[in-house]
Amino acid sequence: MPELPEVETVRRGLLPHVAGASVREVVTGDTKILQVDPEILRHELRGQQIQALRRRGKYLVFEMDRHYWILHLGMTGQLTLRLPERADQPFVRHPVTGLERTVQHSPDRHTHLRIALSGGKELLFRDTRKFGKVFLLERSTEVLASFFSRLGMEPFTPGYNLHSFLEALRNRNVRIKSLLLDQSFVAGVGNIYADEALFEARIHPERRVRSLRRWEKLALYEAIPEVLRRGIDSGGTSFRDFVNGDGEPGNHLEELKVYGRQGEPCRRCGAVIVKIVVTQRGTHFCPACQPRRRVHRRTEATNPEN
DNA sequence: AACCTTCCCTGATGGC
DNA sequence: TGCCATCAGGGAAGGT
Repeated sequence: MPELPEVETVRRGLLPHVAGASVREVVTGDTKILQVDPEILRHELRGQQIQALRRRGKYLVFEMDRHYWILHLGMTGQLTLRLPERADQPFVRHPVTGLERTVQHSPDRHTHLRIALSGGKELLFRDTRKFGKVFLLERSTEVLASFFSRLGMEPFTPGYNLHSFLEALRNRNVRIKSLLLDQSFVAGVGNIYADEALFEARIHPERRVRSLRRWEKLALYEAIPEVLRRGIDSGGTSFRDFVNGDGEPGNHLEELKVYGRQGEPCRRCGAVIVKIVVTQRGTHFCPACQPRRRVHRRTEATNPEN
């Protein structure tokens, strides 16, 4: 479940290796993930130079000479760099977490795209569940803008500001967890960081947008970039499949406050973290820190946190 | 507008 | 040991 921090981790890891490199050859495997004709992808990409590698929400955007080559990692997508001087290693399964650590693996039946670059390096796109997507767009500002037209605010950019945030909440009344998963609201937030942000802002995931107090909206506005930032700082969350461009897992799993911690004590108050289903998604929260209803005024008055 | 279901896909898991 | 059912989940699509 690569979300913004995981995709950003991949981007940062790959950037120094791929910037300026040219595509020597493109080999396609299972073409289900391709949103472009395989023949066109193979033919067009060859010879083009990678001028920049950017990110928008959960999308990776390779800026080529004549095209934007765009990837979405879906649920289990792994984009890794294979270096000629580094020997391939077998998959290693962590005995406790079950995490498949790949380091540098040789292409297998789940490797659906291989991009050989100048200098002998190779980009491998591996995706067991094939929810990933590969696009090829004409390099044009208008085409790119159109492609991302349904994406919402981008955290860490001027587009993410309090005014836009409050504006996007106006006239909505969905459960707040649903809205956080909606990429047209804030781009890049997925199931893990949605739960983490709501915990940070102390908001119950099933609260309706209209019921949120102004201070709660402010708290959420600040919590979103905060939890994303922490995720990036620790190299992403490896819950199952995530690995960075070097094939290594992230270190953020153990820092999560609620996601995947059902049955365990809240790190803030000690109450038991619970897991429910909201909008068909597993949702984790602390029932004490994130009460469904606002605590009684009298209780609030005696609570130093308020 | 909000919400639900279905689909895509594979590996892990649990029941028998 | 094996076989089947179930589940997870990002995102789009279609129905209520």
